[in-house]
Amino acid sequence: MKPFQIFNTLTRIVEELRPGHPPDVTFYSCGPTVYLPQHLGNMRAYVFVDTLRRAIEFNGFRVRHVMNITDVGHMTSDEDAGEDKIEKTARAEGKSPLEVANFYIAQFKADCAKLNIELPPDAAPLDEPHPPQSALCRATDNVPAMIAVIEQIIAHGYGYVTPSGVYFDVEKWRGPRGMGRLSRQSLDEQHAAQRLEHSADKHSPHDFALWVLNQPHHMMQWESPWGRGYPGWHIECSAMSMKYLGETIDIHSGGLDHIPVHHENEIAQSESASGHPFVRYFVHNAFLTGMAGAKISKSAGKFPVVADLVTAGIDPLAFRWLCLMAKYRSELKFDLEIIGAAANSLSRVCQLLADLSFATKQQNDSEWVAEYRDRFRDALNDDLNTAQALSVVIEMVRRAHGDVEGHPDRDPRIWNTLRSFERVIGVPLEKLSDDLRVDAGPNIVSGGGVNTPMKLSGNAEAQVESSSPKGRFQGDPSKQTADAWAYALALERHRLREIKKFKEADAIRKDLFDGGYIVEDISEAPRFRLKRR
RNA sequence: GGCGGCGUACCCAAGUGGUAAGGGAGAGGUCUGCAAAACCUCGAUGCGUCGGUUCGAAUCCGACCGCCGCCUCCA
Repeated sequence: MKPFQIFNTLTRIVEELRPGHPPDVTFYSCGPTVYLPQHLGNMRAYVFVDTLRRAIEFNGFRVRHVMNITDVGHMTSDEDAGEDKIEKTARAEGKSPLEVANFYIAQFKADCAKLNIELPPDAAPLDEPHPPQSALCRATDNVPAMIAVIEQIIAHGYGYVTPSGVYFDVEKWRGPRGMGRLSRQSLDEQHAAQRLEHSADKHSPHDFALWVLNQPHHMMQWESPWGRGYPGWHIECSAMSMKYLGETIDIHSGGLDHIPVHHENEIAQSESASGHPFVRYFVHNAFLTGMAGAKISKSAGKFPVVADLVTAGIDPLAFRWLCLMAKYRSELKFDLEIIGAAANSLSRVCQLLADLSFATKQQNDSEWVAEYRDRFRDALNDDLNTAQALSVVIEMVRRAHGDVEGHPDRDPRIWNTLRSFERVIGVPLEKLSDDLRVDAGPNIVSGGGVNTPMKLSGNAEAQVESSSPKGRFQGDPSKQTADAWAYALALERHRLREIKKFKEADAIRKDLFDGGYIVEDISEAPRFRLKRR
């Protein structure tokens, strides 16, 4: 059995995950800057983070997950000039920065929920948490921690104070642990000096702000040892990862675009402050790309968001399914046709599951399932190869279903394994398939979406039914009422068909369709299947 | 200019030295009053092009073509 392996940007090879203090894994993810809705490219990153966390947990580790929320300090230009992103939106919308941040945080959480992305709990007001703990933490709640880190950086000789702010001295941060370790690109190779304006206070154009001073029109300001001002963007990640997870963390994630600047700067800040290695494994996800393979980005102006999926009538979970169909390190193309294909794929799998007899969920898994369990884990542990893992899931479901419909040796007992897969891929297949299936009211016999009229109750489907638990009828009462209506009609249609009144039967089928139900006649037996559209 | 990535069937996408996963769409078949669903079968002798290494390459090397990203904010 393979151990969990992941590509480490620091070494550029796929390595076995060996956390510093097993079974704990400390995991810091760069989170959203809350000034606009997160687009689907952003959401792909969070699906990746969530799936990675689930996969690591699947391997028996206990993950301490911290995600930051940037609600101050992220400039529209990284040269510490420009405008604070949150304040820009605040001015545009006539709101306070806090209102803007709160609004988009709520939206971010709602979008994550639609994709079944589990976020860490909101940070508790703790100072130095011990042991490391999971947290969703806001930059503005952690300014004192940032100031403390900046003080350490200065004390160790890597920061200097000027009238316009406190800067990190990249020239001092040289050698094998210096700048360029992640990006493998020396500062000399970069042309920032020629292309960017920079403050005359900086010793080097590559120096970046730790704390910004004397920007009186900036709305968010804090007192500091150097005067009133606000933190630079990169410092929040250094400060919060250290505060919640310790000086050396196991995994740090982010988009590919963060490699050259943001993460490079984080390493410099964190290691110069603490004197210890910052991160064991850096992991970076590739982009979602648009029609011409071009990156979807906020600055491009127009970008799809979760709400657009809903508008298009696509279950947001289909987007998660799509993300899983590719490897996180590969660019993934996105347009309406592609997400539609993913939605079809997901919906077919769920329909197959809806057809599997309900009662089989109660049983132990069949022996043949073991092979799929191994293949699933191996795929997952091979640098999070979700594309292969998903194909294993689909093959298993198909086989179980094929056994039911086509073969005498039917054996659909896969539910325990399926649930363990679900916990990793984060798509609630069982729930989705339950939602599809129509269960008739308690007084009517039905069977796992394959409804069997009462007078045929001598067959195997109905026998299984007598032992089913009552719990399945809990849920939305209005839905149950509608289902009872649909079931009565379907039953009526079934009787009409038996006396060959096909015209009337077809009319009922159309009524049902218009009412949101699909009725299908099953060939092998005088039965029918009723499901929600 | 520097650094990096990609190019696999109609579309999306795994595979990175041993003879092309999976999904979507499509075609044929079985079944069926019809429809739908399901099941079966068929879809790249070939993985941008041209060379090279090798018993053997989509996978390694070289050249070329095309697309994209980063070095400005960005997942």
